Amino acid sequence: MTDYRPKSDFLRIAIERGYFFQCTDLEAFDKALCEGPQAAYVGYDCTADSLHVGNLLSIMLLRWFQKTGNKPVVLMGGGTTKIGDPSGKDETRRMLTLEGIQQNMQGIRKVFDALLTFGDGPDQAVMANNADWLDKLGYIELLREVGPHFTVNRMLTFDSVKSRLDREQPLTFLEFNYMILQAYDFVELNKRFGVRAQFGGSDQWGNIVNGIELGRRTRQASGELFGLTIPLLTTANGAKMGKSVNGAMWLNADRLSPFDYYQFWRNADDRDVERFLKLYTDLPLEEIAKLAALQGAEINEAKKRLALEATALIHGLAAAEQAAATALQTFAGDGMSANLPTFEVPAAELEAGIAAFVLLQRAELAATGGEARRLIKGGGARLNDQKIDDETQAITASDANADGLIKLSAGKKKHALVKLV
RNA sequence: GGACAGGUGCCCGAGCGGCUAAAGGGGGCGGAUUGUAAAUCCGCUGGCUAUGCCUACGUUGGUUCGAAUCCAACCCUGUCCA
Repeated sequence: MTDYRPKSDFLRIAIERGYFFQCTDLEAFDKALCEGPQAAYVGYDCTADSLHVGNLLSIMLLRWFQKTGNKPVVLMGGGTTKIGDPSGKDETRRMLTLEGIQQNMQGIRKVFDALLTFGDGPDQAVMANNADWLDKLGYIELLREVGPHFTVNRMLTFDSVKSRLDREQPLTFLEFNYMILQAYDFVELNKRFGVRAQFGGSDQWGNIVNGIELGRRTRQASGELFGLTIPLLTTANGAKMGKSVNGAMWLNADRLSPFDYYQFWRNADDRDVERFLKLYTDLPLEEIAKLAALQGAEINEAKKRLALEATALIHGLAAAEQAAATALQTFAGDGMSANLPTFEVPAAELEAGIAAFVLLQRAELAATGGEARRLIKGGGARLNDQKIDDETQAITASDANADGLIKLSAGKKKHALVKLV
């Protein structure tokens, strides 16, 4: 990818572990990093109340940035989310309400506490919200200040814009302005925190470069600004990173349980294990090399380690170990682990008997009655590990074990417990 | 403002008066196989306690025994023109 061998710890690690895609000026950035602590930022859209695995790569990079003595700045897109980033979207996203954005921001914040150390020191992270400055901008003032530095000709060549036009999809003027505001952010963060660099996915390259150029053209940025992008990650299967069984792999526990998060990593493709260990855990490279050398069925040991480490980073070691224990019981033991998702059902209701497909739905193993029925017809539903043959088979209190628990399964990997109360 | 093209299920996309809950593909789910992997093969993929009923092809009306399909108005998108 590059012949230059960086001297700074940060860039060396970023390249070794696979976070590096391209940099606007690798040598100069390296030199700056060697001179002393630097500040760099990543921006996050507030489109959902939790980040997901797709965002994790940039968070990990910030983590390494801090570990190597620098200052990460986490930028909440409280302002830019009101506009909506057109990158990678085929169509305009629905407009979020201001309250919604506010709530999402609260949710997103949580994950950073686990991965970064916040404070005022030169190597401590800070969080900013671009609504703090974008909200106050006057239209004419902004046009006069940054407008002259962007040509529409150039803006039209950016992928985010071009793909929409090529596909004859609408691109509103609102969205068209997104890149200008993101560029403005970079310069603003430079003024506020002395931020010198922006990291982001490779699809953000254009936006990042815009910020750098705006800083240079307005002569408002102190020192040269840098951009560094992370490869756009797909699984060995070519699927986008972070989608799986239950949809997006959320980082917040209230969106996705630590057990399901653990299972996501546990089920990684063989070919992804080494890459993921480097990217999503803190394990030293020598240890990763040993794990990656495992062949055949033994590679499962590496997957367990990956799942444990990755889960521990986000949810804490205790939760990760519990998830591992639950997985062991569920897949290797007698299958009745107490830590599976549990749903309470009044004993009186079960006395009368509840149809199998109804109970599956209640235990959230099927979204609709029809789905539950199909599951049973397809032979994928089990009651206490026994296949359910009849959709309307009544499940009663007599199906519960001594602890008043009934185990339901949908397929081999999704299980739930029904508890009599 | 004008001309033309278009709006179909999670996505792409066929259908162009009844045989249409809507071809085909993608995605997803389940089964077999296996290592909680991959690959392969098979089945399912609108809702409903369900041999039936209810919703659905941009919206609202209309024609017809019968409309995703024909007509009208409106809304939205794109391309070109002014």
